[in-house]
Amino acid sequence: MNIRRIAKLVGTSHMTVSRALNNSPLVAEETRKRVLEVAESLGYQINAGARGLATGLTTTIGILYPYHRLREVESWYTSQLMHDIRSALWKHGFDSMIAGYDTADHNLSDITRLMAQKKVDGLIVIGYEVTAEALEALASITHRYIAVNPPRMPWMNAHTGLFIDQELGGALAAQTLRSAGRIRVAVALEPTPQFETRHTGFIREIGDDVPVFHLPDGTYRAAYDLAVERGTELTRFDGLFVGSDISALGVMNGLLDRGIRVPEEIAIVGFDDIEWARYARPALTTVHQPRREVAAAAAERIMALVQDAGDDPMSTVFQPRVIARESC
Amino acid sequence: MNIRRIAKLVGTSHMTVSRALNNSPLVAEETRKRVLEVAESLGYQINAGARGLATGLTTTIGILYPYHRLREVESWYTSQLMHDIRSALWKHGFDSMIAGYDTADHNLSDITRLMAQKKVDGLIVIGYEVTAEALEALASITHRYIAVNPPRMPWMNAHTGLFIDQELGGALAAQTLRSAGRIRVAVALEPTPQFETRHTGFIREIGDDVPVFHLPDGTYRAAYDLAVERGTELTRFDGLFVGSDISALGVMNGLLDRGIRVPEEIAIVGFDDIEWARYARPALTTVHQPRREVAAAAAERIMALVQDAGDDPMSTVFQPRVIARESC
DNA sequence: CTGAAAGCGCTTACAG
DNA sequence: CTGAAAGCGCTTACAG
Repeated sequence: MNIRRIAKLVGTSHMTVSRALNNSPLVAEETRKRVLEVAESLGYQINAGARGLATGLTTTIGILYPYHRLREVESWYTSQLMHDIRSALWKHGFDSMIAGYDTADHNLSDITRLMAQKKVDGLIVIGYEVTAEALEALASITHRYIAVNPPRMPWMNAHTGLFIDQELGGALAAQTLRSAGRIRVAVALEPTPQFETRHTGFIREIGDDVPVFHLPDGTYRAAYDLAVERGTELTRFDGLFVGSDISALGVMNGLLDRGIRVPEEIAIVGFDDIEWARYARPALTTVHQPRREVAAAAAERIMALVQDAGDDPMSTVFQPRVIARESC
Repeated sequence: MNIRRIAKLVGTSHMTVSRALNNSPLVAEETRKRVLEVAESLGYQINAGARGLATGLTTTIGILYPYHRLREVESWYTSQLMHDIRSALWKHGFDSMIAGYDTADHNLSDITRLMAQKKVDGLIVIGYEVTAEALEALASITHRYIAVNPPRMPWMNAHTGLFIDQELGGALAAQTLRSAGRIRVAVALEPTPQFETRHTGFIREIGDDVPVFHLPDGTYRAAYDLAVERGTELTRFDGLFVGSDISALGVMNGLLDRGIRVPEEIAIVGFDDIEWARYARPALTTVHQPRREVAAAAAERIMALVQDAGDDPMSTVFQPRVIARESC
């Protein structure tokens, strides 16, 4: 089924059909009506590849998230954020193509491929793992991309980014522990730059003589094991900032299973505000990242770039905020 | 950048370039080498739309999940399943396009659109909400689709499906409660057909005089509220089967917050085995749905269909199993 | 308001 | 082993 067949049935040319289908004003009202009727009755759908070849546009946006060596497990927060972005794009009439990227091996084809192959009109790159060289590679072939939650580095000035103020988040966590009267505090962090930034904010607020517990990775399991194995050590502190909710919940359960009470003996503050933070017992006090707002802004920004409106690099910073629950 | 430009640089025709790029044996080894060098140095990537227009193939698979009116919230189980399928497809070299579908309004364009527009080579339709008319509409335009976890209805014989035995799952839940010595049992269910099937298996095993608590929807909140509001009523029972983990965790927390002990006063069995079932306190005993296996099978099955191997409708049934933890 | 021509960047089929 | 022709299904640009 194609526009030539419809043209034949209606008794016009395929060009007129194309115009009618695209709501061009250059079609007689009656012609348009007949074309639409026939197209409808045949269940006609445009061939996206052909339209894309002619126009250069595909009506789909790529969403890239950090994966493979960067993170063994898809983060729950990222997963929810992607879902929100997908919904937002869908409201704009765009499909979403989702793929993982990995900047750990300096192979940048993950990042550029979907654009270079013209599979998508624009790209939303999610994650703190994005690098200067990755975005430069992207910039060399298109301006239709944005980074969501990238690191706040000088090189990001050359790109459009939607930031969440990670450092402020860390500082808020520190304030929360202090307001709860916690004096002897420590932090537990995963070994990635994003957590360094949260840590920086934390010690900026509370001083840099804060002991650090290093989590081997971002899994619940690793955090749980840490708490179980080093529980006694942890009880020397009365407050703990854990760099992500999933780890915070692991630590909390580990402590609980060792009979250490939260928050009575040790208060815990997490980061992200994933759905499960609220369902845990005690419910987790955490730093909320405004993912709905970020998702909506990401969709709108990429739409603007696809429509060639305002392609100057532009930064937007979102503020995290504390959600006080039971763990601190 | 296109193959004509590469051809000019190499001093050959674009056809030879095309062949070299596609590993055709009909190219002199030296010619191929030069083509590949030049392509590499220019960072050439094929135009997917053009290739798709010529071959009819896009190297992308669509994944459809139930959304909109069908489910207000993307289910955590479905979300993880999609992630697993995406990973499996990626290993086969395919991109994934993700979209929601809604069969509640009998508008089937959600289901057929991606295939009809030739945006994807094949479609994986996830969910118990899929209908006979939806799959028939799909079948009328392609045979490259499979349904994952559809209802086990006679009409599914006409389609390829990957099933999880929901009824068996319900029966296993009943057995688990009985083995734990629970006599006065009840069930709490969401108002969707999938839960009816689980219910059917449950009462087949344990008798049909089992009271039903109706959850208004599939959210944690609704389940939590039910437990809080009708906690006294619930304590008349010593065992409860809740149709999904998210609801089970809601009920459990609601009971806990009312001071009702789980499993001492009332044992709880959930369904799905989402990640958080294990992290809850008490950890949730639940019916595990083998999503990794299902995801791998889905990817392999759709690959076979895309390669036109074995296009006869075919059913595969996966068995759920009980994961005994603390709540029962 | 309508249509014939040319082109988007590939591949298939055929001729050499 | 190589290349010219034709075509995939659209749209843009131009002529009427």
